[in-house]
Amino acid sequence: MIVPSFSISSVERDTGLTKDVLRVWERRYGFPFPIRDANGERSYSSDQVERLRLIKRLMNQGHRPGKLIGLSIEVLMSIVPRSAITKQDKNELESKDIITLLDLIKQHASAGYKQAMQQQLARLGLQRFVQDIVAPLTVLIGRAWENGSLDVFEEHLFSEMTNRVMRMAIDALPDGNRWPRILLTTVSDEQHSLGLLMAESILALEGAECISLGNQLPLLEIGHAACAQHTDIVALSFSTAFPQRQIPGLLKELRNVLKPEVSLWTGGCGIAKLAKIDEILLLPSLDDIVTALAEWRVQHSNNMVLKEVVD
Amino acid sequence: MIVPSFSISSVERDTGLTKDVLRVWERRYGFPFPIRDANGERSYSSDQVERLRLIKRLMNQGHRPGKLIGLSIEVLMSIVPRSAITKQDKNELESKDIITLLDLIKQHASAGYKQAMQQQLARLGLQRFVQDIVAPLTVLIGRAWENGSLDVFEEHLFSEMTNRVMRMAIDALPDGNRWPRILLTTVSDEQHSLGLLMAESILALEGAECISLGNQLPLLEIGHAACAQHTDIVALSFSTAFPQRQIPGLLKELRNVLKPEVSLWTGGCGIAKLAKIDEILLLPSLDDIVTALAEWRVQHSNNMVLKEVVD
DNA sequence: ATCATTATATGTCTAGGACAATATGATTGT
DNA sequence: ACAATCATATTGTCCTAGACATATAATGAT
Repeated sequence: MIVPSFSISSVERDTGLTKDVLRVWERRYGFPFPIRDANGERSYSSDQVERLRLIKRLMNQGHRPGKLIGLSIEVLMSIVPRSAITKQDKNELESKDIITLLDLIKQHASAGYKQAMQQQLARLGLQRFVQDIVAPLTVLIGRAWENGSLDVFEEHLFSEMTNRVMRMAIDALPDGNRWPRILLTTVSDEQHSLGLLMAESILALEGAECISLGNQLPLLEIGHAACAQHTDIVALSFSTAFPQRQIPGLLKELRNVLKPEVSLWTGGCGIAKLAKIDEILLLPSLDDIVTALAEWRVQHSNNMVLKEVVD
Repeated sequence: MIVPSFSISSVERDTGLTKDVLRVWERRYGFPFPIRDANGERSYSSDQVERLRLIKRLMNQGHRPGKLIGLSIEVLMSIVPRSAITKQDKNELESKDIITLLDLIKQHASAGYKQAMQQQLARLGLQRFVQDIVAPLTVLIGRAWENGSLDVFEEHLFSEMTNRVMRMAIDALPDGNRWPRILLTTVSDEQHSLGLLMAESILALEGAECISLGNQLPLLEIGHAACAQHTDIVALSFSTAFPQRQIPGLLKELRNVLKPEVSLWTGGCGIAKLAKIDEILLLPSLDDIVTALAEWRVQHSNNMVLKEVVD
């Protein structure tokens, strides 16, 4: 039996902790303390990687590494409030449907989940489906992931299935004379695309023209795209999983890259605690999108008239 | 007017060149040579970032950095064979439809593109659509991107739109008694998901049960997922953009993580030049998938009978 | 109790060295 | 002239170890 061991880059890939962090932790805290291979390079055991992943998860919940490192896996596991979802969240939810859907995911019943979702969509219509089902469910899934009561792959499964249902619904919307042109994307390192799809649903329902460029578009490319596509608004989404501290700098950089007349909107759970930034609109909830769009239209109604005349 | 400047991490994000590479190039070749900010930290100009992106692109075409660095932007641009697509590739293509589609992308006519794709899908059926349209078009787009005749965001746009068309088609397939269970995903750092969707189309058409976990699943999670979902086969896709050298190590690592009875299949243009690896099936073309599946079924027909009896 | 200030914790940057893997070029044999 | 082998150059990634800015916690003052 071969004992699997991992190079520092593998660990970086699998844990999301940079090489710099892994080395400095080793220097400071003595953990992780990998053995060295024939070339003097670090070689991490599966156990260490597993422990690092646990630590990373707890850090996302607000714990600090200094307190976590040095604790055994058992102790770390006990910190995680595994049942925290059912306790507080169940009360907040008016509808049991969401719990049912979550359970389907946990049972890996992908076909059943898809069917249930499509049923909900048909029953509620896209707007209500997004606001009452997808959004709270996504939050719930996110929390479950933080808790460790949901595996990463289960979260991926959820994401993939939900993606399909929503995309189909968006595609079914009638096209027509849409305005304004909104470019939707996420920055590099932001994996989660559901927030973007939710935003797209809402915006498309409100009659905006959505140009979805998918995930992880490099900053400068966002600028290029906005220019080439003559977009009125660039909309970004940040999930809770995205490192908060990087966001302000990122947004300012992007603001500099974009033409001044292009509005920059950001949404997603990741920006909830963010301070205001000049010339950037923060839309923490889906409802804000609707009002923001209405306001934008009022402010730009002149141009619109002009545009229509030209047409 | 604020002159935008970029930190070393921004440049890493935007160019895909690691911090280590950026620093060692500066030491060795004297480029990029960023100015230093008040803290002595590197601060790159837009020009340098642009030049780095060009260099990166040329490197993907096989050029070596030592020869490229030191050349001015103008010289670099002249190296790029901008019209290479239309020259050689047009002849290879029996159908003009693909060129038409490519042109639609280049004109950013997303609505028209989507419509044209759906039309092709309806005309050819999913199998032929994937093999005759999507696959060659993807290759073409990839080459155009390497050439620089296509912006990154245009490639994203293509990817996003094509994604939607294919997903819809896959969802429309009837479910039923499917076998074997195949888990589809890509590893971290692999951005491209179209290859996976093409594979899923083919496999689903052949009656396999596809569990798509989307993009960028960490290695260990692939193992967890395979176990939890009782998958028979794990299928990965590598695009040409994925760093070739990392693939063998990655696959061996994954092979170690997976149970021996689970088959590991890999496909995509990224593995075309790869040497054989023990216990890992390489499927360079979409046709190989069909034969591989047939073979697998023959080899595992006993288990299947057993399974059906249990049911 | 609330706010301002200091101290600790933590991530990210820095420099420059080393080495393994890959690619190129030279030499030799057929 | 062409193919194969070996030497050399190129290039990415790892290494150590130090510094500092920023974020968080702890202290003290109002």
